[in-house]
Amino acid sequence: MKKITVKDIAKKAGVSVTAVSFVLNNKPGVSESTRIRVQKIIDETDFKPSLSSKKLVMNKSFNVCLMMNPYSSPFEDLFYFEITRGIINRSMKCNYNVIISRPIMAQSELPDLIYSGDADGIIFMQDISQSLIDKANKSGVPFLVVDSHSNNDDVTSINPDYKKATFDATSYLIEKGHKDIAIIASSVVPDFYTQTISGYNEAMSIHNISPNPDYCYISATNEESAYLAAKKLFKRKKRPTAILCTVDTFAIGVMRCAKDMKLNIPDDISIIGIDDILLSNYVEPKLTTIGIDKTGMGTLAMDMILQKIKGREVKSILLPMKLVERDSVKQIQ
Amino acid sequence: MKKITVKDIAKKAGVSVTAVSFVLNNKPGVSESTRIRVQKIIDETDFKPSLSSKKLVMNKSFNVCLMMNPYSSPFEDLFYFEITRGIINRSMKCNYNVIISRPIMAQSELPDLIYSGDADGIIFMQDISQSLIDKANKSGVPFLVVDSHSNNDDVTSINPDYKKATFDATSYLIEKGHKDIAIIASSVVPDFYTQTISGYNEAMSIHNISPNPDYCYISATNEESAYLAAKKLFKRKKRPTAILCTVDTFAIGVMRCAKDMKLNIPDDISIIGIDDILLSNYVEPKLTTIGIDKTGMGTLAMDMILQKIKGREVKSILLPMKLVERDSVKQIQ
DNA sequence: AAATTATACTAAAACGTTTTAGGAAAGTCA
DNA sequence: TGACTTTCCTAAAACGTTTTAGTATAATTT
Repeated sequence: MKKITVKDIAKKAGVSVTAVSFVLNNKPGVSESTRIRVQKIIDETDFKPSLSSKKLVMNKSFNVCLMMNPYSSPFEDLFYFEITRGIINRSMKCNYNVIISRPIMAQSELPDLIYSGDADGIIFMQDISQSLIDKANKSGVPFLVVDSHSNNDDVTSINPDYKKATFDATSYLIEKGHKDIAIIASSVVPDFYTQTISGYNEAMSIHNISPNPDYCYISATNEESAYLAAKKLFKRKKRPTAILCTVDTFAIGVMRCAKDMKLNIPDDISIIGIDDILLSNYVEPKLTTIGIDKTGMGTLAMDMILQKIKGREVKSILLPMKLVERDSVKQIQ
Repeated sequence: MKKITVKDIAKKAGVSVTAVSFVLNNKPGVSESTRIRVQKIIDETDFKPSLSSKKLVMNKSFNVCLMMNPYSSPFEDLFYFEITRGIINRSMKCNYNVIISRPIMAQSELPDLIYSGDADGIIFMQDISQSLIDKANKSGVPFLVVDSHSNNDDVTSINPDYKKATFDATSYLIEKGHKDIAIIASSVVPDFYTQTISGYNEAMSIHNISPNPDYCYISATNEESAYLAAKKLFKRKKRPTAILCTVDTFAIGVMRCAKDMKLNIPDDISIIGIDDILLSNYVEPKLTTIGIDKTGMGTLAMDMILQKIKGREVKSILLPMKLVERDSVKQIQ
């Protein structure tokens, strides 16, 4: 059973391959009658043109490469996978395929497929090293970064508005009567740290609350270090009434610590996070957090990379986050 | 900046394109000296051969298509995404790319890329409809199903040994002193229901315990219906001492129900699940369950589909699961 | 030394599309 | 009517590899 080609269709229909190509791609230059005749044969024979040859001649791959961070934890992966769902859904509507890969971290190198012309665009997930950015730039393949956590103007990126989110989280706590608010901020991406801290500061200053210098700028790098930070905090003579974590995973570490130290959430301590990871809705008590539409983010990412592939100018974008009120914050006073 | 081709390399090296192709693919037929000379030029120019043309001439795509179930919940997705990690890691070591897609469910149809020769093999995730199987068969593209939950001999599949897992879970409960063991079994895939029920039955009969017909064969389809089933169970005058859920998500629904009814886990009721989804380790109390190495499953899937692509016969495989002892089961008596 | 074999190399075909350049017939305008 | 468009169509080139078939030279065997 040999593969059917345009040639076969052309012969069957008594036309040139050009004509077949035209009807295949809905191009003008062929009369309605022959268009119908050819289409009928295409349908009857179940003919689908080979993508490889199309790619070769058009010098396009019709692929977008999704570059996952190889070091992310399963929960981060879940966050990004929700974005991925959006990307895939969108891709299927524009005849693009999504190839999932990861940078080869040992050498901080992009996978071969990028250099072999097997991707028309790259979507990087999560923060990305400068060296990788340089390589992507050099490759000539258009790219963007989703959730880079950074405001680097050199790369077009799609980010939740983390500064605003932190501002909102802080304001929410203040509305709930809290004044002694600690912040445990992720410092793995410096830019992200700066944004969140300044969001916190602005909200505090608007309400004329001066942050307690003892616990307003705690930095952490992962759930465990957040746990440890919380432990220190809880041992103080005067505890804060609320803790703002700039990442949900940290908040979950803090909750674990509170439980270990027999503190009740939210009666003894209020906790708020940022991200709204899936787990936050299942932890006990359910975590109040600032969330974002991850699938929508993916859809947007796909749309934007498609624009870039078409050669259009594309601007970085900052997405609004939204308070998800659950059970980990208590109204006080 | 025009793309470099083999022709350019050939000219620079003063050899034929054939020679260049030979060194590119480590084939014999070229002397050591010229091999080195050509390789040097390849390295200097950063030349990477175009994949499209290679694909065209070799009639291979070097892609494996990963077909995700479009209807799965985020938590199921997480389960499958852990498998995906294994698949991707493996793929990167054999110059294969992984395209993620989904069947077009409205028409129960495979995406175009399958018919356009853009995938050398397909890995289906989760249970798959007969109609899709038929289409995959007809397409001529080799495929296999990961976690089909079924023992359909017509398709090669990779499944955790769910019958054994249920047997083990039941045995474990019995060891812990339980006799009144209810089972809430997923019935969405009939074959899976049968397997789990028979695993349960065997373990019970070995220990000469006759299952209470009132609650030994409860079927459910999702977390919510598991919740409802548990509710009925908890309202009985004589409650079982333990509930075995054939899926972790059900167990989590049951836990939620127990809490709503002020029952303590595991003091009032023991609960065990199957799957070890990520959430199970974060729920309170942590869920005891029967788990499986998901990443390993992905690696295996990639290996097997590669074998199939090479034309080798590949047998379905049943993977052992392993007890993950946590805090939701209590020793009684 | 002749016959055979192994080695190093190459020209050209092939893969299956899209696109270009152009031709013939039909229609439109002056 | 003649000149110009438009419509419909096609042959052939192009995309960048791998592979086939074959040649010339060198090495080995008889």
